Amino acid sequence: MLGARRNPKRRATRLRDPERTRERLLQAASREIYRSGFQSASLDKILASSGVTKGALYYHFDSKEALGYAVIEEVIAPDVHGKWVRPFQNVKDPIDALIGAVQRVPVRPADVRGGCQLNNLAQEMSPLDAGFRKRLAIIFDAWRKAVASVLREGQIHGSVRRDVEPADAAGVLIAMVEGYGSLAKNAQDPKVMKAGIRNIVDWLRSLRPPGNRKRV
Amino acid sequence: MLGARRNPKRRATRLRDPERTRERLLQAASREIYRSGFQSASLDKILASSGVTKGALYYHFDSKEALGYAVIEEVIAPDVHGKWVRPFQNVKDPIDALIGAVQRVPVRPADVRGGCQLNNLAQEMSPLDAGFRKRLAIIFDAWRKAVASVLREGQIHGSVRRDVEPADAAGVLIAMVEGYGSLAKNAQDPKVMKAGIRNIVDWLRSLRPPGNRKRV
DNA sequence: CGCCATACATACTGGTTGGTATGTTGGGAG
DNA sequence: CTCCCAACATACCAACCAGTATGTATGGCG
Repeated sequence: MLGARRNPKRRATRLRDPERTRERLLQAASREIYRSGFQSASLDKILASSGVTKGALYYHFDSKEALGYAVIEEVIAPDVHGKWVRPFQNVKDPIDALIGAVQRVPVRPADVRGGCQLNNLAQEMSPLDAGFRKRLAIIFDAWRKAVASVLREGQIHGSVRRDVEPADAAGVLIAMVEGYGSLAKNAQDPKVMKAGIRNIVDWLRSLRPPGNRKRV
Repeated sequence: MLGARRNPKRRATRLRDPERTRERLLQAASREIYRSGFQSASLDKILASSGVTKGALYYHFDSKEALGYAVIEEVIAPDVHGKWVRPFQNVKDPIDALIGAVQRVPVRPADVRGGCQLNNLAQEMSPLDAGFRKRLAIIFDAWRKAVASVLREGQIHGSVRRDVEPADAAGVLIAMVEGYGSLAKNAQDPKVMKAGIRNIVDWLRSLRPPGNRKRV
């Protein structure tokens, strides 16, 4: 709550901008955590990379843990929301929307090599820290619910097979996205991710009703 | 190569058994790495947990890295081989064999919470250390090849659909196993893994030729 | 019996870690 | 103009880290 400062008539301040300092810290922490994991991301490196001093960090955050929590809530959660929840609000063809989202998964070498921010942190911290686990689980839940919900809508409008269980299918989709992400990350090869995306898209197409298969 | 000692006529020695010391180190290292990841697994904890001293450790291994490599080659690789390669040699029904392997994925709370040793290490270390990456990639490759090979055999004998691309299907299987493992690990809930196994099994059944569907 | 390499055990080091204690500064309220 | 507190900056700390230097016991061989 320290950083949430009331600011009625704020003008462009250069120096001494606490919100900007906080944001720089979050971004630098996110980068370092992405690179080496939370436990191995040293505060000194985060500070060097952000150009912020230790005093400023501990003014804005109580601990390294608190900084990690903030990265989840203020960096990772909005990112996942923008990619896997917002795109499914008010769509005409759910399967097309899902295929679009899958095909928008980044396949640049740097992205493939680094893996998925959400999955990275979940794998590392879920068994070690309940605070991390709960915050990450909220994101996974929102993802799964958004996919299941758009599939259900598709079933109502006839563009998704009725024998598909939306919750199960959403689980399969997420498991495949994260699973292929893992394989591609280990192989350090964008081709693996591209092949995975093709397979996921094929599977998504199989969710359409038999008579309703669109042109491939 | 230090630990590979010629031992023509070895009798049961109690103390001073270098092979046993080495094995205790590998097991303790494997446990600690499983718990907190390689980077955060401290040598002091490994030593305390194994009852071995630092001198003994550095007699058997050149560095922490070398110890990690040995864990991959001598603990993880044989484990994966026993679960995902050996069971597919000389099988009658490939799909049954694959279903069996999937259903044998451990779902006890401790296993689900800890995740998959192979995937854990791959996620953490592949982008950071080529030595880890290569050794882990060898294991993933063997896994994929074993699955693809058994599927190809099934196609020859008519128990697997001809339109299935074995290499692709093997990738899908592994991605789903690892993906669901990740989701279950984050949820810290065996139910998630059990549901995943059911979905994977359903998908495996769909690989049978249409007329050849066994009794469910 | 004596020797000596193997297989350890113990004590220590320089560097890094997250965290703290204390000093400083800028800008808005009065 | 002045005071005060938010927003930092700097210096420091104990704990821990991987790794090393050096000492020592054992058991097989001659």
